[in-house]
Amino acid sequence: MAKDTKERILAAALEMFSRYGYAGTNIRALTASLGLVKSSMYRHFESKEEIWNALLDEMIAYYAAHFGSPEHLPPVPESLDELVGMTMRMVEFTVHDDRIVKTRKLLQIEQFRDDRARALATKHFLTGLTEMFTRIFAAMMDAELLCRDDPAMLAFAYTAPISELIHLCDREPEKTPEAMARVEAFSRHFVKTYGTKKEQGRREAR
Amino acid sequence: MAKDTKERILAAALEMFSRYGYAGTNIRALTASLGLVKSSMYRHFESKEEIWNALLDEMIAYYAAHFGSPEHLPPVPESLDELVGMTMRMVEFTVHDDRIVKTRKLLQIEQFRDDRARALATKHFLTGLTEMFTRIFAAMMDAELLCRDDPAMLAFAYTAPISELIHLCDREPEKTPEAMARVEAFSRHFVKTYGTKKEQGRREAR
DNA sequence: TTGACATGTGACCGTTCGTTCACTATAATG
DNA sequence: CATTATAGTGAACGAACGGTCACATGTCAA
Repeated sequence: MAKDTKERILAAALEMFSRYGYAGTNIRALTASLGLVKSSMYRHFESKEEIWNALLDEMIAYYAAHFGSPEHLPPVPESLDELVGMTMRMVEFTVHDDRIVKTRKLLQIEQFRDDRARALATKHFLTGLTEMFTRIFAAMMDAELLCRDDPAMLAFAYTAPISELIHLCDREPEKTPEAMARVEAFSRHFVKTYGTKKEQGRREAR
Repeated sequence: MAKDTKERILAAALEMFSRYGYAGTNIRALTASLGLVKSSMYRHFESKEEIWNALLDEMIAYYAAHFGSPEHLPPVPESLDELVGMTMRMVEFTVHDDRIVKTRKLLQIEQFRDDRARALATKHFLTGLTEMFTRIFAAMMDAELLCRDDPAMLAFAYTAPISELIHLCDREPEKTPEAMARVEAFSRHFVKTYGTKKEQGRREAR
């Protein structure tokens, strides 16, 4: 019927692969969820593996387009409270955006089977956030909001615990409220530890 | 032949499940890796799923026996350097112990499919280490090695980044040396931030 | 109107899956 | 020594898998 069937198949593949894994997904169930029979799929993809490769292409392109380049850097916070607020907004977004949640789950499941998934997983879970906050923290040190320190080390110390809480939300969604509270508590603790004395005083003056 | 075939099957299952996942593993290949044919497996387990359940039982019991109770707490470090050293030894162990590495990989793959795997994953990746270091840090604060602070928050801030680096080792084993160096650098940075002034002085006096 | 192309279908293919079972070999037991 | 339990085998099973193909339908350009 529609010309967007190819995209609908990819969406269904992301849905099923992120639940059952590549090996645990069968094409009959996948196409049935779209109201098609399995043979219809082969009008759009040569094989199950080609779906997988196309999905990975898409995920890699999506990541590059949305988080890959420095131009997508969020504005550098102008206060410690703003850092906390920005962090909360980012985490709220990433744990509620359906596509990104499914992408992370898929990467968790397939990271040991496929080299491209492996590389993308490291970007998603580790280097991506760290590099982003390295730049932000360097700027905040210049602005004397954060104490002078190794910005990459602080970025890692800041983002890794948050990553772990995001994983918790993916794994046990019912714990999301608790996890969000912990993100905020951790973020506030972080700015209390590494914020400059000057900025700390300005905070409490409010 | 041997009476330990059941255990050998479980070991092979851990090996294959942690590589290809439950759905991606087939019994022919599993038993063949032990020099058996598939039907032999059914002398020891009723089904593939029973292997999975037995393996999970074993993993849960193993965790409880080795990390579950307070009696297995490592000795509380008596200096900041000792905290760094103890951390390094623990991480070295956990990223090189074959069984534990495979267990973590398996949990990463299956955490979204099985509720017991889900719960065990949270213990392995988050609460286990955090609770352990909450106790350690509380004791170190009493001993005036660490600044007075919320020990649970510090434990989380300490163990979560280390967890992320352990995951990196699991995912990309060739990066293990780099990851270990980052664990040590992070640990040293942590004690520099949260160690008491008194103890910092004692460190530099050496 | 006709032909070409894209999309979807149902029947079918060969393979692999998990599982069963009659049977054999071995070792322990009485 | 006969017996019984245990561990392993090879052939076979039905079901489910990924994949193919002749065919039906709809769309649109010539």
